[in-house]
Amino acid sequence: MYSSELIKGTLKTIVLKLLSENKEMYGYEITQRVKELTSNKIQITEGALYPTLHALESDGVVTTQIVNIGKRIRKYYTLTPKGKINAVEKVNEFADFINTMKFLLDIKIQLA
Amino acid sequence: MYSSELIKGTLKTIVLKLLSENKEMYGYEITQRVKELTSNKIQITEGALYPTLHALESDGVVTTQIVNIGKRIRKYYTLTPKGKINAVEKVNEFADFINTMKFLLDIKIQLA
DNA sequence: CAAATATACATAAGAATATTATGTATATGC
DNA sequence: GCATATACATAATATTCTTATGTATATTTG
Repeated sequence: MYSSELIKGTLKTIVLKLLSENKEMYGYEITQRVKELTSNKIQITEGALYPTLHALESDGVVTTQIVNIGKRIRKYYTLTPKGKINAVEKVNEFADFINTMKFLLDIKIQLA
Repeated sequence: MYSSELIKGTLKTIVLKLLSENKEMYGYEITQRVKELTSNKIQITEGALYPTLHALESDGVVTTQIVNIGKRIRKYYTLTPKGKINAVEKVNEFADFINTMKFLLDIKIQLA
């Protein structure tokens, strides 16, 4: 687990990237996928995720579809065309940021 | 210039790294050095930097020394032993974080 | 089969960190 | 002389996250 301040500002980028690869995902699924993919190093809390998803929706970046699973509900999120563009931009910006920070912090590139 | 959310949480790491390389720096100098080193991509605002420096001081991570330059003052910051350890830890943590994010966002390593 | 854990949504209070604005003052370049 | 640069600082506001709380169903395990 990283110190919480590190992860700040990366949540939207992570969510958009996952949605750009999966077409539709629901909130809880996103938290679990990130946990899995990062070997528990990044754990998205629900208190952070749900408000972010709601903001993405009101910004027209994602649309939602509610599905009944037995007696429970799931809210699936899908990128809009605007969201797809946004996802690429965010990831590119982050990649650029990483390079800038690597240079600034004199971090060696890790091969293999 | 990156979107402001991206830079959040990296300020302390940047300051500690610069101080670990320069022995002593003053606030304004830090803002200019970062601007220079990142070709204007990261611009630390004074409203963010000064409170952070004060926090580092009250945490025992840095000590200060006020120097008169003509009629103006400069406040030089120096890492304490604790601060030196902290700087290494912060940079290492960020390096690890970068690798995790590269994997998560499927960002290719940029050689050269 | 009861209890604990996992799934699944949501919001609210509070903390942390940054932005923007403002304030003060000296120094330098045109 | 005026604009810009140097150099500190704080306050109001905004943003984003943590932690806590709430509701409810489903599954696993002792």
